[in-house]
Amino acid sequence: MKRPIDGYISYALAAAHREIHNSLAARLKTFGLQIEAWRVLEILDVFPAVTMSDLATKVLMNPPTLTKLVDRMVSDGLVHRQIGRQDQRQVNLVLTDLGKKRMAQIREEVQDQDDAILDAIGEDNAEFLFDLLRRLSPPADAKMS
Amino acid sequence: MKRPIDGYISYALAAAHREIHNSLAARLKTFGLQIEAWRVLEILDVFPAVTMSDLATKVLMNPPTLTKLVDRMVSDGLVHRQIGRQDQRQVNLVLTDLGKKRMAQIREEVQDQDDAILDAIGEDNAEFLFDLLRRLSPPADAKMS
DNA sequence: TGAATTTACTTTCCAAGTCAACTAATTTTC
DNA sequence: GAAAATTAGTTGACTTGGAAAGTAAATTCA
Repeated sequence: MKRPIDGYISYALAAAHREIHNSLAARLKTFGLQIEAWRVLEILDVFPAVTMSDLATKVLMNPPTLTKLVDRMVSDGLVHRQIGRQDQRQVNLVLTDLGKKRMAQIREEVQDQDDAILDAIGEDNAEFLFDLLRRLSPPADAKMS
Repeated sequence: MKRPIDGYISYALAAAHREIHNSLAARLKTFGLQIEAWRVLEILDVFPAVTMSDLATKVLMNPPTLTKLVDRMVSDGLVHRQIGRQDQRQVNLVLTDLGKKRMAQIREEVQDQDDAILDAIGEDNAEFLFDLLRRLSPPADAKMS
């Protein structure tokens, strides 16, 4: 039978995501950086030796899309490529000074937005929301954070 | 200070969205239809006289993107355009028989996936999740459903 | 060890999305 | 009531994304 479209979890999730994504993208636009590029910087800060494929998973992108984003980030001087020492097929990215600087600036913005959301829904609810969202995300081993 | 990236609501939301979106897209691929096209069909069924701009809002797309999607849907024979009677700038879309048929088929798929999610997280939790997601979506009047 | 396979990443080609400008119909304002 | 402003939708130039094929290094295995 028929349901109103906003009664689907997939729709509600898409709507919320769109809202948050757009508002964050607008903030980062000032810095001329897209959200995914920020994620790359952030992940590199924590996992300096990550490979392209792992990075793709972590930043929620497909590998070819990531390759192209990295191309742009290289020409913007945010990172550079370094061929893997033990396995020459692998590529490791290295943050430049500019990359580190941008990351720090932008982290502020992202945290601001996140804090805003957090207190729009309340700390306790946020915990619960995280828990539910995690259950919807890759059932994988996700050895992150 | 630094947080793990999966500690951001915006990231958790993006991850969950990506997962759900990809799995639904894969289901609909069998029918050669993208998720947004399904939303269009679904909305038209409930609001037959909706304008392009209203439709764009409801299906979570920007107007130019919607125009192009509708172009494709017209050439696929799912809908056709009809100029507004009272306001000739407006466009109303009309479902074709094929469009109605596809909608019914696909509705099944979408509901299957939604039901799967629903019992993965539990009915009660789902209610709560809806509530939280709605708080993140457009603060607007949203006179839908 | 060397041919066959697998793996890591990139390229290519094409589809889809975006921003800003455009056309045409309606409203407003004077 | 006609010029100016607003609104609805589309178009065009450009950017980004995606599936599948391509390249080259590493691994398997016979």
